Amino acid sequence: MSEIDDYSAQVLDVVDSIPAGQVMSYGDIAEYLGAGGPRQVGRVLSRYGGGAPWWRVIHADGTPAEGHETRALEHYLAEGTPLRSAAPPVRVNMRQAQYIPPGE
DNA sequence: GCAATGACTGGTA
DNA sequence: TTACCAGCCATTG
Repeated sequence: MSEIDDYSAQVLDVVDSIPAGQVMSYGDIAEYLGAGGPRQVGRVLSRYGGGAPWWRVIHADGTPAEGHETRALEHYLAEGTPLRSAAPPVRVNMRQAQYIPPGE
């Protein structure tokens, strides 16, 4: 079975700590961890996102992962995430939905 | 070791 | 608002 790196584990831990109805951008997570960059966070989700609420991690623009907009939209509607656009291009209202974890 | 790639970001047009 | 460009950082061939 596959083991994951500490960095990946940290990313998944932060993503898993995001409450329903809120989201974080790739860059925010990378900045919060203080390591790597948004591309590395996205890479972790593409690899291990299957076991974490990846739909709560979106671009700084408020758009979900490309190719998964519909899948993410289903979760947003179910969790009551503040959407700025309920139709494609799907956009989340970052102003309200952006989750800031404790510790800043 | 270098070049290309990727679930990214910010700025400018 | 959308489109294009340059920058950033780790992985992969």
